[in-house]
Amino acid sequence: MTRARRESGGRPRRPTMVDVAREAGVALRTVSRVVNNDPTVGPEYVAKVEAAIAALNYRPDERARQLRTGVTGTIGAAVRRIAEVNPELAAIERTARDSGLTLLAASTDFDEARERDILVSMCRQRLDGIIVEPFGENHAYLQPELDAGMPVVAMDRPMSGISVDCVMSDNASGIGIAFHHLHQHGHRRIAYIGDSERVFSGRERAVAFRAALRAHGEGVEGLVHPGEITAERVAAALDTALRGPEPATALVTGNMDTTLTVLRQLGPQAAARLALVGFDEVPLADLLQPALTVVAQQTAEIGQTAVELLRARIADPGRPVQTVIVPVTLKVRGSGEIPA
Amino acid sequence: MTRARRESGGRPRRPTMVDVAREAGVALRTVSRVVNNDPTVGPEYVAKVEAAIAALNYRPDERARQLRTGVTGTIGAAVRRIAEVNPELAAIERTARDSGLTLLAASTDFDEARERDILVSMCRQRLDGIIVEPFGENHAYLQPELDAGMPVVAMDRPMSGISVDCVMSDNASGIGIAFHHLHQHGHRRIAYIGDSERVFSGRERAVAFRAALRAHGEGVEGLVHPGEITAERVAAALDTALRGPEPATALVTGNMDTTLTVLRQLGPQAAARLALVGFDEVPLADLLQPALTVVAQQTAEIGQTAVELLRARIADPGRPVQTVIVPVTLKVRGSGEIPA
DNA sequence: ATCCTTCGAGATAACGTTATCGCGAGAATA
DNA sequence: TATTCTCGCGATAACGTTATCTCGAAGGAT
Repeated sequence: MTRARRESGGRPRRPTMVDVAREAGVALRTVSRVVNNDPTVGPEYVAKVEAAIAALNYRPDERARQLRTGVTGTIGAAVRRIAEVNPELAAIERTARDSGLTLLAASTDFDEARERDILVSMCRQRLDGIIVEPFGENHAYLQPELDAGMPVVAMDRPMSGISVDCVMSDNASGIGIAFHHLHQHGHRRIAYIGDSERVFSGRERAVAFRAALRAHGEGVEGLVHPGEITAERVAAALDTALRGPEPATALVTGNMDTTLTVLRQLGPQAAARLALVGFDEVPLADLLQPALTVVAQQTAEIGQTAVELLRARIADPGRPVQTVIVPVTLKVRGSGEIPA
Repeated sequence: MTRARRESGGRPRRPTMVDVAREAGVALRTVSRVVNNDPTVGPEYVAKVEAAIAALNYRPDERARQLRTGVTGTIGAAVRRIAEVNPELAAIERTARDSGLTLLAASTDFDEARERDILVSMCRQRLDGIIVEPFGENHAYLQPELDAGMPVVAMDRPMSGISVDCVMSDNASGIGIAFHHLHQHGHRRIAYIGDSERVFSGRERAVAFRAALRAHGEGVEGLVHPGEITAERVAAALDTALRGPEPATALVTGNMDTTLTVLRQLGPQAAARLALVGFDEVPLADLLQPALTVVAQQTAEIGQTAVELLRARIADPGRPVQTVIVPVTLKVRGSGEIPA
């Protein structure tokens, strides 16, 4: 096996369909037909072409095919972090693969400018569609792309400034379930620490928690702590909630980062005494002591639905915009059943 | 903002450079120059073209550019799992971005056929290069692609059947460090449970562990347990190692999955008594009790090096093939310091 | 005043594929 | 036997961009 000829010191030139056609002694179009399994090609031609393909190690250039046909067979996913535990993304990849679609995933990395870069880049690549876990505040800049027919689906949060399909969890019910679970185990002073209300899900969850408190005739003061997830802020919130005349005996954490930060702040002894229900599944939740009771999002369902919504929009760009709310489930493991 | 005109019920047609040129009253080539910031264009032409671009909401088609220029500005990463904790992949993405490269990541999912599909697909897309965390046994089918100039770098494991650049951890030293650490804490009967010796890293680590035992004048029998990572197999290995006349007082686990399986099998009480050093960092290792002492791979270094090796090969396809061994570090957290 | 250079813009040919059209040969029909 | 139809393959034009070449105008030197 010898290195392919190079032209003027650069990369070696790869054989193209023209080369295969010449080698096989047939027309270019016939090679294309064979490559695409067109049944109207005679067996002897198929044999000749396949022999030439093998002899030259020809591989079709996907870029040229995409340019010509107009479709890429690829969808984009702009999520906060690839390479972190992300069951939605895993489900997206699985569903996309099952649909014969390639997935191009990129991390927005909690950076609004980067999110924009990624989305614009995906539009320039003319992907067949984009799933985005939106982070930025305003996505109106995507309106021209929507007008031009780019299918976009939002995941976990809606997008502001544009109207697109969306799939997300039932945040309000999840908080209600967590609260109710602790209430049933005898807790009356239940606190909440979660993400900033500037973030959509943080807002929804904090609002739902306040509503749950009021619905049970409890006051709100000193119990609801949305904000940035930093060790300092969480420590301060814990301090407010757990000390004082009427200390909370139970805690709901609004997302995974908050849950882990709280556990680290509390330390093992305090964590073993405080009733805790976390929003979001936590890796290794079963290995902690006590094992962690959480409100788990149906992440696989969310990812799969995102792809299905996207495919539906690709198939029919004119269909009405749709929002799918996916229910959440309580995973009882121990930490949420500590009595008051 | 009105929907772009559609042609015969299909997707709306996007404006092209030709449309912009017509709108601006300039030549096609001039639009291309403006889009590519060619400084030789007069300011009044730039203004006209930019106005036309804004008026039509023109976005260049990356596919056509790639076809014409021959480079995609994209590298592929075929790893076992995206959407799981994968610091190497995170480092690859970061390094690629800093180099102005787009990353196309896909999960081989521990499936040899799928790995092949992904790699072949990446070759068909004419990506600028591929980083692969190899899984399959034989990659000779990639030889034609290498001959055609496709740059490939292996990560974590070498590839068999072809000769490509590779970056991986110093497995032997890591096992030696783990063994030595436990030995220093007074342990004499130290067992090993790890991945199958059919897997490259599993083989390297098991071999290194046997060597460590012999170097310290210990016998090997009943102490070294490579194999599939299943609950049953690990339970049996634990049983053999920890019972009997000379039970092991310390354990080295060969990778993250083994570590977690061992912890789940032992349960909290037994885990708190057994000295344990794991190979590979474990998420939430600091929250476990006792916190987990591990031999951590320098994953960021590995991912970054992979991109750098790839870029070097892209720049000079003829350079000699290189293997980079990255040292590992011991993270002392508690589980490995339990005395005999 | 003429020539040569430079500079900026336009015409046109690629890149590697697929889609449209056409055409010749053989089969089917009158 | 002449005519139509079908079938299978080939020539050629796109797809949307960049690269090469050309060319006219302006400016400086002789």
